[in-house]
Amino acid sequence: MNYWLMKSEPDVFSIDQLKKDKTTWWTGVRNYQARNYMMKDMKPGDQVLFYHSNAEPPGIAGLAEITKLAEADLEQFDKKSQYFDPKATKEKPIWFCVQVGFVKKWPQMISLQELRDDPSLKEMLVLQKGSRLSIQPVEKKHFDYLNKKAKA
DNA sequence: GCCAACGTTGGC
DNA sequence: GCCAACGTTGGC
Repeated sequence: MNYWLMKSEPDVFSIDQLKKDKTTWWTGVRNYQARNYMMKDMKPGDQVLFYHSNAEPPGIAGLAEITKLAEADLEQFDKKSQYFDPKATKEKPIWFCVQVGFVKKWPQMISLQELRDDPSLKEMLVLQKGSRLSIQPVEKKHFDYLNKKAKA
């Protein structure tokens, strides 16, 4: 099983929305590295830290999990979508997305500042300078540690 | 709103 | 294949 961090702007799609919807297709990723993680590495059952970016404050809001393997992101075919890609065809889709399911919202989010202040998390990718990738692998030890920290 | 960091595009 | 110009991300 693998562990991930997935960023979402709460104004666009928050953990509360995921709780309401139960599952969502993670559409709109238009970065090859993030796409490749979804296509090649994410498997149902993988655990996800749900990160609120561009938020006040930014931080990890709770847990989600992968519920379905990647499929073509339908928005790439939709001329009206901001994620439309004229180079994509149904025969040869370019962009893929996994389905993500709600697991739990933490009683209190762990803010970016708290992550930075914790020496045992300093290797996490999300804390590295200039780390903009919206989907990142997370080490099990960091995932487990954060889970414990969230309940403390 | 600013801007550093990074990714993508396109001319050559 | 290089790299300048441009666009985006996301914290502050």
